[in-house]
Amino acid sequence: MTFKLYNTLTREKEIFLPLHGNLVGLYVCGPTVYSDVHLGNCRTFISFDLLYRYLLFLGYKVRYVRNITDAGHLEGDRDEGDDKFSKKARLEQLEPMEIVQRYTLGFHKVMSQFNTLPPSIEPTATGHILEQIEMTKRILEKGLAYEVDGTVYFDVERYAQTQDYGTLTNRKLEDMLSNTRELSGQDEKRGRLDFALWIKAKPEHIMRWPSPWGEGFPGWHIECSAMSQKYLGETFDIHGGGMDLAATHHTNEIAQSQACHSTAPARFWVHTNMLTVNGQRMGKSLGNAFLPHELFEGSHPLLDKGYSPMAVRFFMLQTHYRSTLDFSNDALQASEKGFERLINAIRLLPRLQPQEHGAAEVQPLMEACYAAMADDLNTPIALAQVFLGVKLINQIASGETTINSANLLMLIEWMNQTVFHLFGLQAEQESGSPDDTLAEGLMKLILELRKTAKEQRDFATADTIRNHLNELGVLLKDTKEGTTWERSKS
RNA sequence: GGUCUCGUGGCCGAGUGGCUAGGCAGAGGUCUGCAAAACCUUCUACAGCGGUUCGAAUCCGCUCGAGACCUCCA
Repeated sequence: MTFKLYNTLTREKEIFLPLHGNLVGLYVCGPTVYSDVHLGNCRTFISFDLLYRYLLFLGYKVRYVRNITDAGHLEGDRDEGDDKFSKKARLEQLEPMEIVQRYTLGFHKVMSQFNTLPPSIEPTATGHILEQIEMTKRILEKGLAYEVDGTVYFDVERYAQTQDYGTLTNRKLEDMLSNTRELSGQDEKRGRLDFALWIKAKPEHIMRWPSPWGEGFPGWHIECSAMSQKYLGETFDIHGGGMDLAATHHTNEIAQSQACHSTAPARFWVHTNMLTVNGQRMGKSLGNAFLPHELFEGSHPLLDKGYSPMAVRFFMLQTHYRSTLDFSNDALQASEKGFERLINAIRLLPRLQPQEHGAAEVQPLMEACYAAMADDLNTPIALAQVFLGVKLINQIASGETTINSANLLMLIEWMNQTVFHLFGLQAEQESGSPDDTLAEGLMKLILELRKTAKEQRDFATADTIRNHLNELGVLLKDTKEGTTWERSKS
């Protein structure tokens, strides 16, 4: 199956083939850990988790690198302000590295709640200062950067004399120049578009490292260039990140790598779209940024109730990664129910009985599902096929259609592969705790007693049992084949 | 102003030059002692106006509207 992936560079879906045999190098710009990740951030990482899982599914050996930005990310473009960590550290009266540690742990917790696979390597910017200095030196040697009083700038206009600068987002240099904010009087940059590779630390600045240009800290863009090159090589397969990074961060990364190695850093550039709330982009500055735990608990003013991480992950899968996804209670509730229906059907799978001349055909559904995934990770269509599978499972379970053993095996395999491995969903409240054997036994006994009551048409007793169990969070379902039970959602 | 998306049924959200997307909600039915669940049926849309075409919601043009990026942001 050929996998087609949308490449921002060419603005087309292209057939994806690794540069080196069976190996795939994937780099994704990670979070800047100076505050809690919000849900918009999570969407990006969940989208790339899907890509990672899909590449693994295709049988590739993937090195997935996702960095932690823990230094040097400036508040504005002035190159004179604080980095975000120092500012936050002062506000919270902590060491900058305490800030980094706190929010890195928080990030990991949220990622695991969303059941994303950990990356192969998670490098930190502060752990790669040497590499960034080396890269800055090389760019200086090539004459594409200059130093002013301890700060090193990338010379965009000089670079643009021989290379395209704005190609990633299809912008022309002249337009960019005419649209950039005016240089302020004290600015030491030569060109309006120039950006810092290395920034001189002011005396009160806490995070600082020695360099050939004096004590300072790295610019934001050079971090990703240095780390991706170190672990994936000068040119690798896929570079990803949120769409908002394309115009500036990724454009500058490309320029740095071209300047340094005369090669493009990545063959595919993949960008995920934004999460919106009431049609507006979710962002910290806009005050509409949900924190994941607020969503899970339902403690945000815009939310009617809480939603489980898996319901949210399911919700995100219903939209393509390159479309904006708008958040609303209605949409979330619909997803929650849909997800529940999916999981309930999957729980029925082990109980299905094959028939010799079964009618159901699984192959067409499965093929359509995988074809959708191969078409730029079209999860909405893949999910639609899965729901046709759900319908099939329910029909078999209720005796309205039949399935032979070969198709049943295929159905089970397909569902498990797609729902759990590819989509990364998981049934909540998995059984397996020590209590469960006891619970199973007790429930069996209770259901036997209730069955007897029902047979004797003692419905009062049967209903009492059902109601009491319901209060305890156990939901009974009377079907033709007998009564089943499950833990109800809180 | 520049670059670029998008406007789909009650809601969310794919797709596409002619063939039921899917989920949620609603309505009717089947099943059931009742309930729940499940199943079946149903409601059938593509912003507006022109054009191309045998045929367009899908291509082209215009109009209206929404959003993103161009400045830190996933």
